[in-house]
Amino acid sequence: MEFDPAVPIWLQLVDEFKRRIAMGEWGLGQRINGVRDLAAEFGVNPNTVQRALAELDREGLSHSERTTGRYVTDHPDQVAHLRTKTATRAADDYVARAKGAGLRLPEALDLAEKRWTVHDADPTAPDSKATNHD
Amino acid sequence: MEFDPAVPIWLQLVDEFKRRIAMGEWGLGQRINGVRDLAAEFGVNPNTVQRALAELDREGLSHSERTTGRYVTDHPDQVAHLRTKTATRAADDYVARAKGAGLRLPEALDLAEKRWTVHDADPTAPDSKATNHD
Amino acid sequence: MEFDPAVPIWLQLVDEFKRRIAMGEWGLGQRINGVRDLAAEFGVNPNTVQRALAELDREGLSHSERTTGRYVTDHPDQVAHLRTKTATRAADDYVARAKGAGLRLPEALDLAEKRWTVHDADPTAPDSKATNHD
Amino acid sequence: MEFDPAVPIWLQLVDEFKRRIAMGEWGLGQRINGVRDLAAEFGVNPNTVQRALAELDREGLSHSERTTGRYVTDHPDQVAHLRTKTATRAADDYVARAKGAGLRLPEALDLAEKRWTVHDADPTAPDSKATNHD
DNA sequence: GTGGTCTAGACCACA
DNA sequence: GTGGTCTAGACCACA
Repeated sequence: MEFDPAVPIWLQLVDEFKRRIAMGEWGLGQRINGVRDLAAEFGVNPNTVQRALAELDREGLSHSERTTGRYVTDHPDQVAHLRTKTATRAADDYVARAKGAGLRLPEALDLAEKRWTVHDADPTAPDSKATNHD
Repeated sequence: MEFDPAVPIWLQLVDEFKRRIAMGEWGLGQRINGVRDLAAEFGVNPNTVQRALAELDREGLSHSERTTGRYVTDHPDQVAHLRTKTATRAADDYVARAKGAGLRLPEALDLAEKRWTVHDADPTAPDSKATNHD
Repeated sequence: MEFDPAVPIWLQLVDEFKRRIAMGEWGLGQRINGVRDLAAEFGVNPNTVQRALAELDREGLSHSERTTGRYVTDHPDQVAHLRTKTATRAADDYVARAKGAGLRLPEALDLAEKRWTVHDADPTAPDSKATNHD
Repeated sequence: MEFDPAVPIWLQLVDEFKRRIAMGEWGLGQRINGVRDLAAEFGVNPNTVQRALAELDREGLSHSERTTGRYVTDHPDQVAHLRTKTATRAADDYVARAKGAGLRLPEALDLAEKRWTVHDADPTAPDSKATNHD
C-alpha cells in the first residue's frame, strides 16, 4: 500500500482498516494481527499502527484484550453503521464537489457511472488523493 | 466560510477560488480582488491568500498584471478543463470510497442522488471534511 | 461481573473480594472457594485469581492452610479496619475530585445523596471506570 | 505535580488540564501554553503533553490553531458540562465504593463531610491513587 | 515561533 | 507472546 505524503499515515491506516472491516476482510469478532505484524506489513513504525488501532477502538470497531490481542467488534450493527456512514460521507463529498464544478444531477450520475466502470477495469490508477496538483 | 482545521488554509482557498471560477462567479478575464481584500473577506493572513493565488496562476487559471492586478484566465478551454478535471477526480474518489464501503453501482448511484437532494435542501450541513470523528 | 479493560483484572478481583468480605458475603473464618472454582466463576485465568488471593493474604484478610484451603480472617478488627480504610479512601477521592470540579461542601453532599438514590434504583449502570470517554 | 506510576501520565495530564479548565485557572478562550512549555512545566516529554491535549481537543474543551497555539473552548456550556460530568462521575464512584464498604447513606455523607474538612486543612496528603496497598 | 507526525528503541504489566 | 506507554529526537508545513 502506498501512502499519500500529504495525509498522516495513521489516518490512512484508519481508512484502510475500516475498509477491511467494511468489506469483511476482517470478519466480525476475528483477531487482528498484532501491532508489530501490521507495522511490518505496512512498513511503518509500530507506534503508528498503534495510533490507528486506538482510533478504531475508540470508534467501537475493535477492542483490545491486553494480552491476547485485538479483535474486530462482534456487533454486526457497528459494521453496518460504519458502511452507511462511510458511504454517506463519500456521497456528500461527491455532491459538494460536483456541484462546485457546475454539474447538474444527471451529469453527476452519468460521470459516476462512467468512472465506476473505468475503476472496474483498472482499480489501481485513479486515486486522486495522491496527486494534488494537475 | 468555515475552514477545516485539519487542512492547510491556502489549499482550501485554492478550492474555493476554483469553485468560483468553475461556477462563473469569477468570470472569464475578470479582475480578481486584491490580496488584502480577499484576506479581509476570509479573515486570514494575506500571505495565505497570496499562496493560494500563486497556485491559481501556476495552473493557468489566473495571471497577474504587475500594475493593474490579477485576472481570471480568458481562455474558456482552461475553465472547461478545470471543470472536467475537478468533476472526474471527485467521481473517482467517490467510486473508490463507495466500493470500499461495499456498495454496488446501482446503490452508489441511488445514494448519490439521495444525498444530492438533501444537499439541495441544506447546502451547509454535510461537509464531511469538517466532522472527522463519529 | 464485568471487567474494566483499562485496569488489571487481578486488581479488580482484589476489590471484589474485599467487597465480599466487607459486606459479610464471605464471613469471618469462612472457607473461600478454590482458585479453579473462582477462576471459572469469573471467567479468568487461575493465575489471575491466585495473584488476587495472594494480595488478600498479604493484607491479612485471608490465610491459606496448605491442605484444607484458604479462609477469611477470623479477626473482626481486620474486617472493620478494611471497611474504614476503604471508605476513607473513597471519601478522600471524592473530596479531591469534587473540589477539582469546583463544588463546595453542601453541593458535594447533595450530589452524593442524589447519586446514592440513583444507584439504589439501578446499581448496574454508572460504574464510571467502565466508560472513559464522554 | 506528582504522577501516579500506576496510571498513564497522559491520562493524569488530561485530568489536571480538565481541573484547570473547570476551576477557571485556564479561562474561556484563553491561550494554552505551548506543548514544549507544558512539557517543561511537568517534566515530561512534549509528545506526552501532545497526547493529553489531543484528548482535550477531541472532547471539545480546546481547539488548536495550528500556527498560533491552542485555546480553551469559548463555549461556557462545554465547561459547565465538564464540571457536571466530572462531579457526577466522582459521586457515582464514591457511592459505589461506600456501599461496597457497607456504609449507609448517612454514614457516607458524614464521612465525606469529615474528609472534606481534613482536606481543607491539608490538601496535599490524601491522594489515595498514589498508594495502592495498605 | 506554532502544532503535528513519525521513528527507533526502551520498558512495563499481564497472561 | 500481547498491547501500551514514554522518551529523545528529527522533521514538516504553516504563518
